[in-house]
Amino acid sequence: MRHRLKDVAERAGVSVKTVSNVVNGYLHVKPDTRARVEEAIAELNYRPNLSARNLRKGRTGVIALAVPELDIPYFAELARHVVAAAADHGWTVLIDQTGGRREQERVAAAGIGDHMIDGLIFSPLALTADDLAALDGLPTVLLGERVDHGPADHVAIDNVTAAREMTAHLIGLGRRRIAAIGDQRTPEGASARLRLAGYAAALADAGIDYDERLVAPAPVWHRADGAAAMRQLLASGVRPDAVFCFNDTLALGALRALHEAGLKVPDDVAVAGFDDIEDGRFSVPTLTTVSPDKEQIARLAVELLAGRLAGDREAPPRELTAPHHLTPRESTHP
Amino acid sequence: MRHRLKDVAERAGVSVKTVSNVVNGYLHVKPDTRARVEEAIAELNYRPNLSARNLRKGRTGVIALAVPELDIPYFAELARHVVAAAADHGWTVLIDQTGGRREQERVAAAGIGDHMIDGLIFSPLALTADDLAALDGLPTVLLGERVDHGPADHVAIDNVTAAREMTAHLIGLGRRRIAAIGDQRTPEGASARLRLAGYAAALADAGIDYDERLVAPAPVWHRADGAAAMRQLLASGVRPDAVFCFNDTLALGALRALHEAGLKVPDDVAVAGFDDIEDGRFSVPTLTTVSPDKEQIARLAVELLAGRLAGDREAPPRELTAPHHLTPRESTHP
DNA sequence: CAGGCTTTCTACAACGTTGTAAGCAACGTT
DNA sequence: AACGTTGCTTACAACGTTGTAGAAAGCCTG
Repeated sequence: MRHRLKDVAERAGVSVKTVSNVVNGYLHVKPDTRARVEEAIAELNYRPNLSARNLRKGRTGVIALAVPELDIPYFAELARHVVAAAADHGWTVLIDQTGGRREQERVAAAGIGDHMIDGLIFSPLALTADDLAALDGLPTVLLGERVDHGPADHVAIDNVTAAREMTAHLIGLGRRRIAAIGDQRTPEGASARLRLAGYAAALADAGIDYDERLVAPAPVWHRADGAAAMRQLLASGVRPDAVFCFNDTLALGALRALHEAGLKVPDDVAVAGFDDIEDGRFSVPTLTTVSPDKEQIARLAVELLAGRLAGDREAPPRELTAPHHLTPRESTHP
Repeated sequence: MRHRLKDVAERAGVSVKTVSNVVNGYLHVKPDTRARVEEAIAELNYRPNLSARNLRKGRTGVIALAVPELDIPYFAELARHVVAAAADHGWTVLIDQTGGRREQERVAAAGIGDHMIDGLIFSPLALTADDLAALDGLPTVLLGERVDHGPADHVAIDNVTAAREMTAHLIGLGRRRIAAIGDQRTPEGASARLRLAGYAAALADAGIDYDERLVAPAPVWHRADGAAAMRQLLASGVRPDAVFCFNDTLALGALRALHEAGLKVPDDVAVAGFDDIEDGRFSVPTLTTVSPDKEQIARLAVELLAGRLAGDREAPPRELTAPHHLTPRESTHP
């Protein structure tokens, strides 16, 4: 029971184009013609066929958001903000879950629904700049650190500064044996590299030696990895009095491992995370963290995309930095 | 630099339709013609325009998933499974976030991208059966409890049984003063009603009186609401020795409030949740919960939709029940 | 060798929409 | 009276694709 412009036109006794004009808010339509058409639209419950409209206009009104995993809270929260920001522009968001796998990300990069989307906001893990080149004209905004001088617009927070501030916060509490969890030496580990650099810089600022035994790798940044890394640190005999985890889920895992080891947080070991996910506000203890302004990240990304779509397709790639701040909570405050 | 069938056809020296046939895997194409066409496709990096294809075929290959909030872990995890199950059918999933607001849900129900999607998997909070009637032919599968005898296919777990089992589990630990958190008397609170019914049934089974003072309402089921409800229960002077929270985020909030009140879990108060979200596996203490088989829910939903799309549009609505089980963890085990 | 089948390919129309150009009144200006 | 302007409406073509119908050529069957 789907109706077309033609059905409405016949019912209202006007041409198809006049109905189209009414639907699109064209000005020069006589009030009583408009009324008749609107009545017919209501009676038939007419709604435009977007595929046809898109075909005609070359625009779909849909943008895609590609993230590694939806059930990683950071991405879920980010997705929420992107959907909200896109709604302000009248766009629908198609959310794609890449799993961080390179193949799947290439599919996303290749344009998902091919011509089905006007633009792409992309938080890649495994993708290279070359893969992105394959986007071939699809306006794209990158989030996160993976491809930081790629061919596309880019939004991120200043990871080095944020990590440096957090480490300095721990030092300010009097801690000196500060561990770091989340090191990654793979090409995908750009965030890890930046955060590690900030950590090292803060140690240097305070004249504390960088001790490699205090730096624990974590191939993925899930809770289980944080717990495993923490256990390993404890087992190795190095006795940290603080841990800076490169994201909140790692930190929540570390909290869990410390609890199992009978250590008190923050008395024995202070713990800090990164991302400010909802969970950290209700954990026991609540989690000190770096709070990226996710709403701002989403808004900037959508606006960059809007700019591209509005015309300046050929402008050079822009790099925007979103604000962040430190959120001290119980895990570092007695 | 987007090319069309016509461009490929010219390059390969064949008709547009022959290229279409190659693209669609039509059988009767001479091998060397096919090769020439494929070469041209590769050279031009041709990809079909889905809007045009959809217009022609009346199908889009996109289904929508509408959930209240993406950053509620249960929905994020569910979304992940739906995306995976849909991928097996070659579908892309458009994820829509309704915010649980009736207006927004109506928009979702009205077909989101209007003609842009082939079907809808919908987890409504605020919607009535009448609103759903407005779907007007769009194949739809409902998740959750809101409209349990509506006009559409429906997948859910047996909430009453699950809640009864969990309450029985608490009784089996020797607890007698078992509180419930998450009561809702609003029309949206169908899940709450079912879970409360299961709770009451288990108490009756064990010959324990139902005490209204032990039942705490929670208008929304976020962590903050769970914490608030728990604080209020404690302040009211009723001294529960166990709490059954109607979902995991409520339970995590309750854990937090108990911690603040200096009560030990599970020694002083046992805590149980519902949903088995990832967070509950790493909380301190880990959270006993009802585990709905989310993967199965997603798979059943997608398959119901597939059935409708394959033809039997007029079949009566089906009600499927997905399995669940109890997952005991530290919050009820010493 | 006529008739029919198969293989390979093509022309055309149609899906539902909107931009363009143009038509037709009614009005005001010279 | 002739002309331009403005307001409203319409016919037509086009967006890129695929289904239908059918043409052309080759092959088999009797």
